[in-house]
Amino acid sequence: MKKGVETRQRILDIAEAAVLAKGFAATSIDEIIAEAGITKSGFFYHFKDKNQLAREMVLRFTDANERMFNEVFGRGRELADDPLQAFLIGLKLLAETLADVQSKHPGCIVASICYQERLFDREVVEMTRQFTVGWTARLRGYLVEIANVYPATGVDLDALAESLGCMIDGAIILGKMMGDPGRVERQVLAYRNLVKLSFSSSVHATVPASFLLAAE
Amino acid sequence: MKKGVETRQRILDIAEAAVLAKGFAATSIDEIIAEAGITKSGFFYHFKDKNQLAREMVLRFTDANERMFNEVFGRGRELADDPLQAFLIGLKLLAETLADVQSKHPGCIVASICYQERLFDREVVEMTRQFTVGWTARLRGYLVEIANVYPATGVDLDALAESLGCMIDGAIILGKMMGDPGRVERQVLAYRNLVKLSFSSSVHATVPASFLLAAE
DNA sequence: TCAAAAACCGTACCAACGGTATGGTGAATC
DNA sequence: GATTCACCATACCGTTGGTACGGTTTTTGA
Repeated sequence: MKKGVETRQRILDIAEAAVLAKGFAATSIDEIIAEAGITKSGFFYHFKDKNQLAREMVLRFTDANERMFNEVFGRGRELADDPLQAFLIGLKLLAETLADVQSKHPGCIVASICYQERLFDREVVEMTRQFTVGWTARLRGYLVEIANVYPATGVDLDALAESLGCMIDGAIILGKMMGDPGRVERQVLAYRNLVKLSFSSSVHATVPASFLLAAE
Repeated sequence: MKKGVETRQRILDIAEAAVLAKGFAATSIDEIIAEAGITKSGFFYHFKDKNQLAREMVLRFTDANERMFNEVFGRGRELADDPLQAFLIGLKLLAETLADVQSKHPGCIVASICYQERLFDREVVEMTRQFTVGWTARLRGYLVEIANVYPATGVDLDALAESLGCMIDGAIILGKMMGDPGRVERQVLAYRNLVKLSFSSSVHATVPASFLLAAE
């Protein structure tokens, strides 16, 4: 009952690396079992089909990410009482952590699935959606907390909450395309700057609305 | 020599819609030819393989986008002399245009390819890369122009140039996942706000002459 | 220790898909 | 009026995801 878990884990390791490197469709089962040193029967003993493989890969990925977010933003909370400072620290740590992770296995399982929806069943897609919903809700929570201390007028908190995820996913794509995973870190820091600017109301006050809204 | 072009066009239309909806791998040739009302032989008469189909789809997509960018940012230039205002107008128009396009066929061919690299040959991947390089260079050009008028200290122009593309691609993913293409417009507007904030924070430090005149 | 369950292996097979090959045919074009 | 264009029909090939089923070894709980 223990060796089975280990083999399962090994299959998932190999599959994840392959999927991030070349997509789900281009990752054949034959290739996975060859690297894992098992047979096709062995594979299908653990996973009834490719969809279940996807399901467990998503679960693994989302769990790992959830832990990571708890880590960095929890650490931010530990190091600063002020919600804005805590969040900014969390973002800095997130940037560093992502830079490290992306340099090893560039890619996002969740994003890679969304562009190949029809390859997966409803359950897999729903899992990626739930993860995304949870992530944006978390971000929004942080921002609302900050907004209570630093009232920011004219800032769309929902859009701002979604921006980080967008910038990360976009940066991953950019990084993959350019062969430079470092873009992810830069974009997270760019987001950090956006948050700083959004909640520094003193700047808002010094600039007359007529000037900034001239282009509206 | 005319009917051939028309059929070719029809195949590309069908393929593009299918690829954006369910990914390149999940789009079978059988399915395309069924919808186009031709046979397999007919398909391979026009495209020697699936890679050439991809190549022409990318070309179509990038051309259309290039035209769109010229349109919106050109219009911005027409409506305002100030580079910042011109850019902000361009972004507003871009947001509207993208909202319209995405509501019809949500997705980005270039991004969809990057997560399935191995399905395509070098040429296709290189085309998407060149498009991305051109796009960020264009953005950077606009920002440098703006920075000449509104010196912004502590702003990473390269990162800021890349942010828009990241936010759009990320928002497309988010939109696809949530079934709401409207996210793209919101993120472009969020970027617009980021640009505004980035170049207004310098106003109190280094006040440009144009600002003093406008304030009077 | 021993039977049962878990963790596989081997082989054979199927349908779908991308792609090739070959030999046509009606229509447009030069 | 010959040639090229724009296809159609049929047959075939290799790969891949997946099924079926029976056999074997390894682990484990009683």
